[in-house]
Amino acid sequence: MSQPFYITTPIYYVNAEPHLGHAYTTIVADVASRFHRLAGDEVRFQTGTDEHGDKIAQAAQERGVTPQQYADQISGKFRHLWPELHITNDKFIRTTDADHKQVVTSILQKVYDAGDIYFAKYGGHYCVGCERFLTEHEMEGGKCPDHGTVPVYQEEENYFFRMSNYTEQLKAHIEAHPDFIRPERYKNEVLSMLEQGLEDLCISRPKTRLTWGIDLPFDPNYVTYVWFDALINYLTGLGWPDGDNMAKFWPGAQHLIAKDILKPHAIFWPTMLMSLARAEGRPAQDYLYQHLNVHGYWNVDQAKMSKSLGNVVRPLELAEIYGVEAFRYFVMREMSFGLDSSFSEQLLVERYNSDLANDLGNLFSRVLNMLHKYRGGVVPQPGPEQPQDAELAKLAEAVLAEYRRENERFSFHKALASVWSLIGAANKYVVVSEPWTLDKDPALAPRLDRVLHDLCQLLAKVAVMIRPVMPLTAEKMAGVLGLGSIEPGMLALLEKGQALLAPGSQTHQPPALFPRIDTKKVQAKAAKAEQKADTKPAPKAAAEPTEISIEQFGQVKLKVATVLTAERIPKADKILKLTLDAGEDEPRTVVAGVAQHYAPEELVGLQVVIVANLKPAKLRGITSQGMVLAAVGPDGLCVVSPSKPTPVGSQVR
RNA sequence: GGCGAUGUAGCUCAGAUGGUGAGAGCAUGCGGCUCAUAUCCGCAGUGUCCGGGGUUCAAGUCCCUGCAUCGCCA
Repeated sequence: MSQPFYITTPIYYVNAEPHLGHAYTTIVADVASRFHRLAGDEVRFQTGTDEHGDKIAQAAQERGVTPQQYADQISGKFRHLWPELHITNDKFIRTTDADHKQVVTSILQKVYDAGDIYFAKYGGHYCVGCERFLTEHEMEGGKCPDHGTVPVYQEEENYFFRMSNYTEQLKAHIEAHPDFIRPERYKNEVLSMLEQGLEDLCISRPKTRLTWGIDLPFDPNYVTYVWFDALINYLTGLGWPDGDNMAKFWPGAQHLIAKDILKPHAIFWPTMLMSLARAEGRPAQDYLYQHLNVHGYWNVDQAKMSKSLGNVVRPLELAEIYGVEAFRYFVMREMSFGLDSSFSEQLLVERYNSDLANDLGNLFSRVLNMLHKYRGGVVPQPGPEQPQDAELAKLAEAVLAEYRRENERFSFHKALASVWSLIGAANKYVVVSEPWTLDKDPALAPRLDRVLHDLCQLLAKVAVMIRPVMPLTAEKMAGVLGLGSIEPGMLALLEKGQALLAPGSQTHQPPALFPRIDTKKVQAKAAKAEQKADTKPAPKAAAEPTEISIEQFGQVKLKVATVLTAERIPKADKILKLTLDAGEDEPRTVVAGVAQHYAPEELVGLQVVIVANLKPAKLRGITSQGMVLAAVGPDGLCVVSPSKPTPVGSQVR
């Protein structure tokens, strides 16, 4: 019996709604959980929400609700999303749960009693916007680089955790357990942080500044710093200190995180655990988790996300459009665990069509259709084995081994690639065996039996192996094959070489598992939607993010032009009528609002930058073909001009 | 500024300890089959293995240097 498997996701901070990143982490944890159940291991899978801290209190205040009400609301969104993505967590924990508060309090007291927490005064530059102290290095010209404000020098007394004391011990542990943090790149990153030495960790916030948190047991004037509070959830969820789950699951604990929270999980948390172990007089090994698994980011390609529907599609909406199964498959197959990946609808559809529809779906369909056509849907008694049968069986065995190995080390993409190599081999086996030819000669019936039998067994194996990623599809396949349900531990049966299907058993007509997506239709729809979008400019442009893409910028055609003439316009005291040479056949007429800052004669001969593709507009009866760029300073306008003489018509970019 | 990672076919990436003509999947082109969701199978490619230097009988693989991208730290 192998060790029980305990996997956690981070508890998600309830200052934002669930997005792709949250969904990915949780799907990975779910796949790992399902894999271990399939392998026959006992599994506990925990996720939840982190609900304390400044930002939550503030967001609640803005909405006129209490922090608890606000946290309840957002936490609920996470809780309800997971079943929709076929997530099978055993526990959903919240840092506002009563038992969690108690555990945090109790651990703080232990660590405090053991002397690892001390009280100290320190001063620093506090930025109100950032809600934190800035280091000297962070400030630029004495100002906060993010807010441009001068931080206030404040002195504050706080409690500190003696994290620095554990630097060497942690370093030694990581060196002795190279897969403590994986993939390796993150282990190296952590080691380099340790190399530079750790400081002690401030673990409190005075209530004068923040009240939304767990009180320090040894000083009611302070609440606990969110990380110290949050990390402990991994223990709370098991019923620390002496719940049954604690003894059973903690020894096999693995955490799963995105790379942005590496430091708290790879440094704060292990040192906290070492301190706790010391406080209880136990070896650190008793408390340190087994593995920290770190994954990368999804780069969402907004340009490619807007193709099908003409508006920006949120990644999670694609799960609704193309199905949760395909969505899960895509994220697990596409991302090399640990690295960043790009996410787009196009990539999703490509994976869907080639891997799911063409390879897997079609294999399933063709095999079962032949079985029904030639053998009434009954799994035949196999005839004698031939070399190509043995070869396929051997490959299946190798794939099974690789599948387990890669899943155990969180290389899910490789595990899936391996399964698909088997699917590819099966498709080839069909072509080489030519069942349709075998069927024509009654003397070849035993051969046909063999081929169909082996293909059915192979499909059963594939169904088992894809179950962690696509549970519904796997069950659908199993049902059609007459396998019934895929039970925990079934992977172990396969590894023992046990056949899953009994000759003589009846199968059912196959449905199309993954109907092919017609990309031409999608594109046509996209083109249409884009046209529509063009004629109807987005009304909420002002509310859009302040960043634009290079493509968006490229739509603005800027050119160098020389002012040929400039004249005042009667009854208009702000604008001048200019004619410009922009390197075109005809001079352009442009109206510029610079009359209060430039005399007409100052402008003649000057080189300026114009927006060349601006929609013409009538001002005071004059059609202006573009606009002249000018800097708007506190003391008036200043026309933008190239710093050296430049040929007219030159592009500005 | 310091440290580190990455840079291989149009795209996404594999390529222990240096050694037969540099690979896979997708996309592209051509051919074959017809059981199947116009699917499957085969063939064909193209690559200054980021640039420059060096070590070696031999380097994508080691060393130095430059560039680019990214990350961590300050």
